[in-house]
Amino acid sequence: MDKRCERQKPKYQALKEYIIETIEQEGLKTGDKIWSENELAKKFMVSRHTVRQAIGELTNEGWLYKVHGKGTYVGERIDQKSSKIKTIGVMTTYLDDYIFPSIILGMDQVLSKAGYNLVLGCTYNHHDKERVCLENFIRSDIQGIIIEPTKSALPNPNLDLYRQIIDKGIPMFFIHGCYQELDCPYVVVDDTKAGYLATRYLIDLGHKSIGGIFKIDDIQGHYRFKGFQKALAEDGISLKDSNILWFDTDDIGEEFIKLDHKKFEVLIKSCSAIICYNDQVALKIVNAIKSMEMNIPDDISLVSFDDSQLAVVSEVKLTTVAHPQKKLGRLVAESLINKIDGREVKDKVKMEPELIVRDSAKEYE
Amino acid sequence: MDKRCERQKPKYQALKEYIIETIEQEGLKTGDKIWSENELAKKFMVSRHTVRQAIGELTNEGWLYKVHGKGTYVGERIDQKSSKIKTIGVMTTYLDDYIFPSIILGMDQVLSKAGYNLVLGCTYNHHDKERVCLENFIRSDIQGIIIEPTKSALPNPNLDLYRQIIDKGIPMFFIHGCYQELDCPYVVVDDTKAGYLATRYLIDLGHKSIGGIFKIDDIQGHYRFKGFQKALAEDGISLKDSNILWFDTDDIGEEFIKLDHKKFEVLIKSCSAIICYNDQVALKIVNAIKSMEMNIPDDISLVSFDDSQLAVVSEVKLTTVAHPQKKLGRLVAESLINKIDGREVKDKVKMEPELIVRDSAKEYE
DNA sequence: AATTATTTGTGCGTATGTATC
DNA sequence: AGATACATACGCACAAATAAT
Repeated sequence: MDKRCERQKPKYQALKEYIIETIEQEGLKTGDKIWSENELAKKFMVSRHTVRQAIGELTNEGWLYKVHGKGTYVGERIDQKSSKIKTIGVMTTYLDDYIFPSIILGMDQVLSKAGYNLVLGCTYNHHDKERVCLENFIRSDIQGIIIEPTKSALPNPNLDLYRQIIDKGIPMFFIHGCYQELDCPYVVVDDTKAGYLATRYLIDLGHKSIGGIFKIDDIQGHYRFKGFQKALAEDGISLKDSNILWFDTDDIGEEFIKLDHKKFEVLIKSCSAIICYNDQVALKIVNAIKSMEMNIPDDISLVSFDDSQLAVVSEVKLTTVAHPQKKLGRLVAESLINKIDGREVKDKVKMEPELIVRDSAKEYE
Repeated sequence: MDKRCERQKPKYQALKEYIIETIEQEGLKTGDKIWSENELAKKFMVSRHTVRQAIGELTNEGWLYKVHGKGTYVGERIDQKSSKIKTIGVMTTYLDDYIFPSIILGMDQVLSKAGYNLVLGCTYNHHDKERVCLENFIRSDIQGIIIEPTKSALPNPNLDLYRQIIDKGIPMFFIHGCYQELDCPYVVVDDTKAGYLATRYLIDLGHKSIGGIFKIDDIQGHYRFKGFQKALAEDGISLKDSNILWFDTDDIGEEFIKLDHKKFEVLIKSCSAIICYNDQVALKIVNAIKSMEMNIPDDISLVSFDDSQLAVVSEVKLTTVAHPQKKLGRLVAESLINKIDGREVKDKVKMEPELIVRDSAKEYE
């Protein structure tokens, strides 16, 4: 009975293809009626059952829809793949503080122009929160990821998830720093150079006794410290342990940083200038020094990092090493998009920091 | 032939339900074999055709898969809905500026705890960007939306998209204000009261000639102005047109606000106190007045709105009417989640503003 | 290596039910 | 009320894949 001598396609399959072709060639639109089952059966000399099988599958695939008693119609042929929104996941340590809004803004400018959505995740610099974010990203259907690492100077307990992302082939860029155990593309500021610039500036102003306050659990803190050391070493200035204060994430309160008061007082008394991990820290130091009835920059000079909004709004305008912020956000977003589209990109980018001279540091008399 | 006397379910439908029940009750797992078509047909006294229809649909729905020549098996029953990441879309006018990071932070705290992703969109207070964001949200698979309206005091050209969202049944909350043409749930600050509080405070300090700088294309500007008027009227203080300056989005530059210089000078000279639309404006006014070699609050008192970070960091600590920021973000996120989960929620919430007294306003002598 | 039984896949014919116009 | 269209249901025949004999 079956005349498919030479491994012909099944009849219903051929019919499906014919119907799809017709829809596309005739340019039939959503809601247009197609032939009835009986018409098709007669036309193709097949049974109505066969027609129903073809139409049934097309209905399931979204090409057609049927209305009982009326007929069969062309369905919404939304090209699901191409119309699907592309999404980039962005995970940072903080959201509201500081320079992050600007960085995210820069990313948004690029991503939204390129038709991407931006999914935000925030870790508050805690590993458990980081884990939740990563799990979300993995479960979501996203095209690329931008990560600002959490406690980047410490061993990371979420490397399994990062590896999973890499294995899945999802492009991922880091900013500010990268976990040493991973070999991922990144866009960072040259923090060692930034530390060097800040310190060199103070040395050139004549300061000989320079203290520093650095963050111990972020890799940026380590690099800035490294640049600080380098500049001192160049001029043969010895580095006293008591001139360095380290703090970590948990020391940051709403209004202050928990620093060992005695150590801080020693620092203040023995140094004519202090390098502060960032503008936020610098401002807290400004307040602390002010409450000790001393004055900046007359009694103590400060240089900080980031050039955030805080730096210019404050009472004492801060001399600070600028973070590119928006520019960095844009750059990393562009790099990621290029990577997604298969274009060649620089995998490791270091951006140049720049010293912005304002009022918080002056010559040592 | 058909014995469905009392509108029974179709046989294939009953069979489908039976198969699903069996899978669930027997705890059959992926890969377990079920009965053959013929077995089922005999068992239920139906034709094989009917069995095939039932199994065919279940296959399409992912319950089963078939292997030619071997049999029919239980498929991967990934509970697609529950395993899928839930997402909330958030659209604001700005990202980096000002109080928005705090608001978004508040939302993130609630949403991430409830297992939601947060998709960000930013309009830069322009309608065309707003349109793109809304289109993205509509095309994405989103469970709920939070909107800060763009140019909320002007007629909105994107109402068609908003209506589309409402028709789709996607829960949507507004913050700060809502388009008058839409009847949507919202969480706002009582801006009229905020305007009133600020003005009353100045009046109580003895000021009689009070000016105001307001934003004309955001509804918040209108409401704050309204409260301003109300307080003046209560004390029978007449309102001179020349004491009011209006600006709009396009007047905001990186470092300044374009204000008519002559009008501004008139304002400064004829008023002993000024109500500023927000802290950002206030700081620009502070700088302008400083450059005119005048002093705040000695020569002119300022009261502004929002109590942003700027208010406390600046040289002159601003007296300002506080915006709840994080709290508002949390509240609207909680409301939205409750709505999504079908719980009852307050549809229109007005939060109470609170005057924070600092140093930018003093008694009129 | 060939056969056979089982199972799903393709295809036809027929009849009746039910929604729409 | 009748024509048309899709929906449900039964029956049969043969093809093709699989597994066991």
